[in-house]
Amino acid sequence: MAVPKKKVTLSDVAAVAGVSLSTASKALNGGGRISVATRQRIEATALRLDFRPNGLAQSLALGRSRTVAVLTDRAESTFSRPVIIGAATYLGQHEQAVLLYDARLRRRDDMAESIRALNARRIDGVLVVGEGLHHRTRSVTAEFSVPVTYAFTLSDEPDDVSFVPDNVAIGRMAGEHLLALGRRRIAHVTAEADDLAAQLRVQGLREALAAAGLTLAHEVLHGSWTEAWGRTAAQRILAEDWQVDAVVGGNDHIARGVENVLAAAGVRIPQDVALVGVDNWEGLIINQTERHLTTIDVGLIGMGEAAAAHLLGGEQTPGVHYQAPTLIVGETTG
Amino acid sequence: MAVPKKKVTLSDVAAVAGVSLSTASKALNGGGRISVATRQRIEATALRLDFRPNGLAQSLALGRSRTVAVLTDRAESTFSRPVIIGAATYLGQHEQAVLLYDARLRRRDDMAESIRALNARRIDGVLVVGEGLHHRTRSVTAEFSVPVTYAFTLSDEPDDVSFVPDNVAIGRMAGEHLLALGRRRIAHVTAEADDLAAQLRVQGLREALAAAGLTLAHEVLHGSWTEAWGRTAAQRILAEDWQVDAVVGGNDHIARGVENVLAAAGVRIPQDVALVGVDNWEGLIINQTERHLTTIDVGLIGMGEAAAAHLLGGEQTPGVHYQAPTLIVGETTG
DNA sequence: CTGAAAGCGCTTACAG
DNA sequence: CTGAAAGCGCTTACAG
Repeated sequence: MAVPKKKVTLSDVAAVAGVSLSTASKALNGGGRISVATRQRIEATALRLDFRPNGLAQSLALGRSRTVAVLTDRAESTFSRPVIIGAATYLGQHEQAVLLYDARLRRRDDMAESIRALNARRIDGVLVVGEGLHHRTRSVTAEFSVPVTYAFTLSDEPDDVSFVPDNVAIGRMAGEHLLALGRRRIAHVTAEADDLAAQLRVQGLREALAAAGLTLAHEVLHGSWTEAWGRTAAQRILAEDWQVDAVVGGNDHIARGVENVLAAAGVRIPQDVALVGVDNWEGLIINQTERHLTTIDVGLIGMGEAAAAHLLGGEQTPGVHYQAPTLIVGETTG
Repeated sequence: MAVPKKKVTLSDVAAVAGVSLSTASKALNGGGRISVATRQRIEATALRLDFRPNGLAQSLALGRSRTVAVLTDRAESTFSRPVIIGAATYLGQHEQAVLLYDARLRRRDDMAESIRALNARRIDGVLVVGEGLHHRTRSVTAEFSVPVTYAFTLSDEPDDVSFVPDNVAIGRMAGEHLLALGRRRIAHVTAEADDLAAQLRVQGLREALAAAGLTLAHEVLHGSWTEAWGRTAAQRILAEDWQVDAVVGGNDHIARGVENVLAAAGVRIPQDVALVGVDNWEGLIINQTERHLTTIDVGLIGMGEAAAAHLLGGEQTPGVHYQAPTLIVGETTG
């Protein structure tokens, strides 16, 4: 039952404890010099009266709203979502609300208006969440007097702070995992040759192989991020008889497509060919105990958390922060 | 460049316009009786000085924080995510921030503390986001003096407001789509018999068939929400030669499993057997122009939006609100 | 129609 | 160590 008891204010606490408002405030906030006895008396009184400071009054007095703005191009997109959720979860744990402005980054006018609205709200920080590394986001850092952090995108201003996936580490991780399993003839099927994420993953994979004195079993198969391309590529691998003992898919869709075709052709997975994907979309979809594909989780949720943590952390460390990926072993590398 | 110009206050506007603070306030908020001339002069002045009211001061004076609390069990779970994002997007469009309290619903103590914290912040409303219909959420409505809405879960208090998927409509939609394509021998593969969502989808499917004077081609195959179960079920359909011309999968995973086995056995999809799933996880994963599986989108994002809209709407309509699903036609019913 | 005043509850120099 | 006062900027009865 919602007992409609009158809100207890700091003045009430002060009156009951027999001190002034300012003394009560100091006692509860730990500022200034106060005798131990007085402090304890006030604290006990506050506790007894079930006092909670009015957050809005504190906000006004301190000029901090305990709200962070999250600016996105398209909040509903698959890859932004975990980033936003990660950030919002972390912020909520720290009593910070999120004001989500979606799709206002695009039009200049909307953005100018948004900036004014956010400043009027006295937001404590700004998190710009992008959708990958295809293009740089125009920096809005200078428009705010509070810290601005970029997640899952890079701004066009080098001194800005951004958090992005570590695509090189992803490629390296896939390679090292397969090498550790004894695989030596590794193929790679991935997206367009001009896709930056794809390029960096290729680079990481090559590094891992090079460290073992190896190279890829064949030149990289560039196509698109789709399952259909995975199937097409697998047909070519079979037709040209590359004799591979492992395939790294640039993402899970590709890996799935590769698997379907190989399996249909009688190739045993993982005995004959081991398979690794990227994205952890099985985990993205549903938390199955049944895990099939070995994959590498890019760490989008963790990236959102890290960006939020940095934003709240105070001192801004300029530059790019790379999110460490996680290997998730499934049946396809057994 | 962040021009550090002094913030313009309402007092400044009043002074420049040559009126009192209260008159200026009334003019800009449209309250009370004011001469047209005065109002226009004040509005012009506000515009000229680029005045924006301090949101925190407004909040304190009005007792509204423009913040909604979102309470979840596990914000990072696949199905809560779109609901939360939908809600946050809608709320952001209406200048409402979201304070996400994750996983505090479970322990009584945490919850009590959270309620006190939220009341102290003078939140404007509460959105409880669940993870489906397996179990009812303990009602927290009475703990707050602001409106409380439940999304993707039902509370244990009948007069509460909740928004849930329309599983019956989902089943019906699948059936009607297949009937419209001329299919007559339809099988259904779904999760455990005691799964509520599965039951309701079965019911809807049966209703659609009954309306056409038909019944299912075979008793429902109950198993689990997994691809593996879809494969197993499909093997049985083949082994027992059910002669179906369509299969409805309880979700997309099941449908995929069914498809793999049927296709491997030489069944042409959709010519021989049409296939429908539920969840739209291809869309969930990545926005492919390439769409393969025909599926039914449960509408989680829309449900989050609707719940948020209702929460802001003022008058609360008690009871259960059902979210309409959307049919997304792909190649498997091509 | 307009304005002086109180109120929303806190925090924080500044005196004492 | 403690308190009176100003300040954070608004809104809103209430007089005039």
